[in-house]
Amino acid sequence: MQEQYTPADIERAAQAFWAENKSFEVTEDPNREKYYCLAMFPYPSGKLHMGHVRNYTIGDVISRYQRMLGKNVLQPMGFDAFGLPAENAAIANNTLPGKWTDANMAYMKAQLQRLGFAYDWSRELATCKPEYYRWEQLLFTRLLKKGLVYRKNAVVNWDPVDQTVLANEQVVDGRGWRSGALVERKEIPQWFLKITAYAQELLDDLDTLEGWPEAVKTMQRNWIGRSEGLELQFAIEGGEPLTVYTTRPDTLMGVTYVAVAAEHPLAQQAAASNPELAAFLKDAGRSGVAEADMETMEKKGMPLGISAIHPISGEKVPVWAANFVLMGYGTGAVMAVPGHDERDFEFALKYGLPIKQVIAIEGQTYDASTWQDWYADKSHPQMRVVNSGAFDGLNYQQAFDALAAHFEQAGTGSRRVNFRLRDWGVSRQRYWGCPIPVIYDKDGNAVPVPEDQLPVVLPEDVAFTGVQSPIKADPEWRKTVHPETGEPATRETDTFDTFMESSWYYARFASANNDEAMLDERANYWLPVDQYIGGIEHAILHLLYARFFHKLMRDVGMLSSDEPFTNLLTQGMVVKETYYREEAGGKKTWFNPAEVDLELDAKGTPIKAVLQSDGQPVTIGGIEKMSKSKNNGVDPQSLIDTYGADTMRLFAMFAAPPELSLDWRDDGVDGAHRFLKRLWRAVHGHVSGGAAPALDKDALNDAQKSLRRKLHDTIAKVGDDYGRRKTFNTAVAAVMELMNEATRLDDSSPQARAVLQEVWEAVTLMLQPIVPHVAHTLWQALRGSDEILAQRWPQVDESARVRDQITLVVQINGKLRGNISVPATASKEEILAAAAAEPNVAKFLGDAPIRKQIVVPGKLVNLVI
RNA sequence: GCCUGAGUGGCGGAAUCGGUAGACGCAGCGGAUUCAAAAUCCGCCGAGGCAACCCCUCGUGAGAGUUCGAGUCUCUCCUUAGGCACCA
Repeated sequence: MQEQYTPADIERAAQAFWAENKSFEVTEDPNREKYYCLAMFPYPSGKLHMGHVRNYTIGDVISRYQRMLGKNVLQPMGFDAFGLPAENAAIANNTLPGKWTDANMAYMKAQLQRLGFAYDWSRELATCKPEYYRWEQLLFTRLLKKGLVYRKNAVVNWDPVDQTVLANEQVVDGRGWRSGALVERKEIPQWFLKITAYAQELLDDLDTLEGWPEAVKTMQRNWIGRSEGLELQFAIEGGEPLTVYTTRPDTLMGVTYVAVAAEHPLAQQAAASNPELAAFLKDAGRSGVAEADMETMEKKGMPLGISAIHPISGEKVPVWAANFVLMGYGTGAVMAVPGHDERDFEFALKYGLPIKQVIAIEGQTYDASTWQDWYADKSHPQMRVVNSGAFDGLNYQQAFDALAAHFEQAGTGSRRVNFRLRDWGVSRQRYWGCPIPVIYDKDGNAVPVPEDQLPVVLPEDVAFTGVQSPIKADPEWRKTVHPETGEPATRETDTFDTFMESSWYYARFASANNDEAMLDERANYWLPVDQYIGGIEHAILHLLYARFFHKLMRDVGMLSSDEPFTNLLTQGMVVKETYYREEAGGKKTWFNPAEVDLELDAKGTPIKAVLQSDGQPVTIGGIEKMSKSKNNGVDPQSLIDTYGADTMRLFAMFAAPPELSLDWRDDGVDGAHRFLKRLWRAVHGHVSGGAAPALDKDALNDAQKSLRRKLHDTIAKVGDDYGRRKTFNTAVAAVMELMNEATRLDDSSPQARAVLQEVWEAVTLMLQPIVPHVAHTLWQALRGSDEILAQRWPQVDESARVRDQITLVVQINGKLRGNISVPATASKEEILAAAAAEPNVAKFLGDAPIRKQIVVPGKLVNLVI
C-alpha cells in the first residue's frame, strides 16, 4: 500500500477493474431478490451540474448498499435527449440540435464514468434515437385506435412578431423573450391523451404508495382535484343555454351574474355589434396561458348586454365576459356567487354588481363591503341557507341533495364528479422532438401511421435556422400517401411533448436491447422500480405522467403491475445565489458566481458584489435552483479534477440530508477530502504493522471493549441510515465519530491490533457505497483481495453493544440539573435514590416535597417539585 | 392567487417515537511541529452572568396553547423555496 492518497490513480485503477470485470452488468435471476434502483436520467444540457452529482450519488449509494445485502441490483442510465434547449443552443452555436445533443451526451457519459457510478451501461438509451422513440409512436397509435387519444383546439402562447408558439418559459412579463412582442393567446388543433379517464385510478392508487413522501402524494391529490358538484344550465334569451359546473349548489340562489371566457361563442357573437366589447375581448386574450399569470393578473370584465335566466328563481342575471375564465377548461362559463366566493366578491365590488347573502352562520354578521373567510365556510355546523326560498334553513349537504333532486327531476342538470386534472396536450410545434405518427388525408382526417411503417424518423441533417421547425418548413418531408387509399396525404409536423419520452424510459431499461418489441417479460421481472430518486420539482408532472403511462402500458398488455415506482426519494435542489445586471429594456443578464467577487460585512453577510472582469457592481439576486437560465451553476468538473470523484461523492452526501435543498458553498469540500486522507493514513499505519492476530473477545481491556462497542453501534446505525432512513449525512458523521475514536486508541498490543483490523475492515465496507474507489483500494491493502464488491454488509455483534453502566439525565421541573451513572439493571427505586443523591440535584431539591417522579428507562429522571 | 415544503451557532447541519439543543464537519482563535510556510497533530469555539473549565439565566423565524417536559404536537402570523399543465 502506498503512503500517499492519490485519488486520480486509484480511481483510474478501480474503474478499469470494474470495466474489465463488467462488475455492474446484470441479468434476470429468478433465484435472487431483485432490486431496481433508478435516478431520474439527465437532460444532456452540456455538462453535469451539482444537482446531477447529488442525485446520482444518492442512487449509487443505495444501489451499492442493496448489493451488499445480497440483492440482484439493476442501476441503468440514459439521456432525456429531446427538448427545447437543444434548439436554442443550435441557433446560438450555429450547429444542429442532434449534433449538439450527441456531443453533450458523450461528454456527460464520460463525466458519469469518471464519478464511478455503478451503472449497467449495456442498457444505455437516448430518447432522441429512433430505436427508442419508435415504441412511443407505436404505443400512441394503439392508444389512438383505443380511443384514448383525440384532437381538439387548445390555446398556446403566440408570438405575433416571430410567428411562433412560445413555451411558458419563453414568455417573460407577457412578452416573447426574443422578439419582445406582447404575447397573444391562439387556438390551434392539438393532440390530447385522455389522462382524465384514469383520474380516479391515479387518485385511488396513491393510497397504495406507502414508500412515497406524503407531501408528493398530497400535491398529486390536490392536482387531480376530485370534486363532487352539480352541472346545470342557465337559459339564454334567444341563444343556446350555458352549462356551468358548481361544487356549491347551496349558494345557487346567490348567483347575480354569469361569466364566460373571451373566446366563448356568446361573447364573440355579442362583440360583432359592439366594438368596445370586441376591443376588450382582444385585450383579454393578450396574456400568457400559465395558470399563475391568470390567477395573479388584474381581474377584468365587461357585460355582453345579454341576460341569462336563473334556473330556480327565473330572474334575469347579466352575462359578462371575464379574462379569468378560460375556454377549454370546463365549459368556458362559470356562475358567479359574489356573496360567498372571494374572487366573485372582488369582481362584483369592482363593477358594482349585486352581492347577495345566501348562507349564514349564527352569531356572524354579514357585511357586503369587505370579504370575510366565513362567507365561504360550508362545513360550519351552524351554517344554514338563507334568502333562498324553499331551500331556506338547509345545511350544505341538504341543500346540495335538494337541488340535485330538483334538477334531475326537471332534466336540466345532474350530479357530477369533476376533476381539476385536464387531459394532457402532447402536441408541440417544435422540431427537436419525436414526430407524432399521424397522417392526414386531403380532407384533414387523421389516421395513425401503420405499425409496419414506424418509426416516423425525425431527419437530423436539416437546415435549422430556429425560426421554424425544419419539418414544417420543408414542403417535401410531410408528403406521403394514405395508408389505405394510396392517395396523396400529409404527415403531422408537430412533435411530442418531451414528457412523453420520460414517462416510460424506466420500463425500457429492462428490455433495452429488444428491437422486436417495446417491452418483454424481463420488464415484469425488474418492475416496479424499487427506488426512484429525483428532484422535488418533478413531484407532480413527470411523476403523474409516468404513473399514467404505466397504467396505459398495463392496459395494452405490456406490463402486469399497477404502479411504476414503489419507493420515491425526492431530493432537494442544489441552490446557489444569483447575480445579474438589468438593462434598459428590463432584460436581465445573469453572471456566474465564479465570475463575481463579494464584499462581506463583519458578520459574513454579502453587502456588495462586483464582476471580476470589469470591476463594476452587479445586483445580488435570490438563492435559486442552479440553472442555465440563471447562470448560477457550479461546475463539478474542476472539483473532481482537484480532489477526485470520491471527495465529490462524499461531500455531496455529507453536506445535507437528501430531501433538503442544498445551498452550495465550496468550503467544506476540503473537509471531506481531509477525512479521506486521514482514513488513508490510518489504514496505512495499521497495515504497515503487519498482519493482525485473531480477535479474542474475552481478552479485551475496557478501552478495547469500548471501541468495539462503538464499532458495532456504528454498523447498526449506518445500516439503518442507508437502508431505512436514507440519511447519508448522518451515516458519514457516524463513521467520522468511529474513526475519531479509533485513532485515539493509543495501544499497539496484539488484541488492540485485532480490534483495529475489525474496525478498518468495517469502516471500508461501510464507506464503500459512498467512496467506492478508496474502499476498493483499502480492501486490497487490508485483505489482499480485489473482491470488495462481493462482500456482504458487516454483521452487528450484539454482545459487543451490551453496557453494564448507563448514564441518565436528572431534571427538576423539566430543567437539566445533573447526570447519574447507574447499573443497567438498576430498579426504579435505585434510580430515584441515585438521582436524589446527585449533589447539584440535592441542592435544587432542598426541602421541597416531590410532587411527581417520572422515570424514562434508559433516558432520564424528572422530579417535579 | 392556489397547492406543497423549509426556517436551529459565523456557516452546512445533528437531535430517528414528546425526553441532555448544537453530534459531525466548515470557518475562526490558541498551541505543538517547522529556519519558514504548506501539510499534520492537540485544545477552545451559541449568547449573557460569575473569581471559577463549578454553576446560573436566556436561546431552535415571531406570538399563543397542550404537557412533568416542546426544535419536535396544535393554532395564528412572518420569511423563504418548489410546483401551477409548452423549461426539464
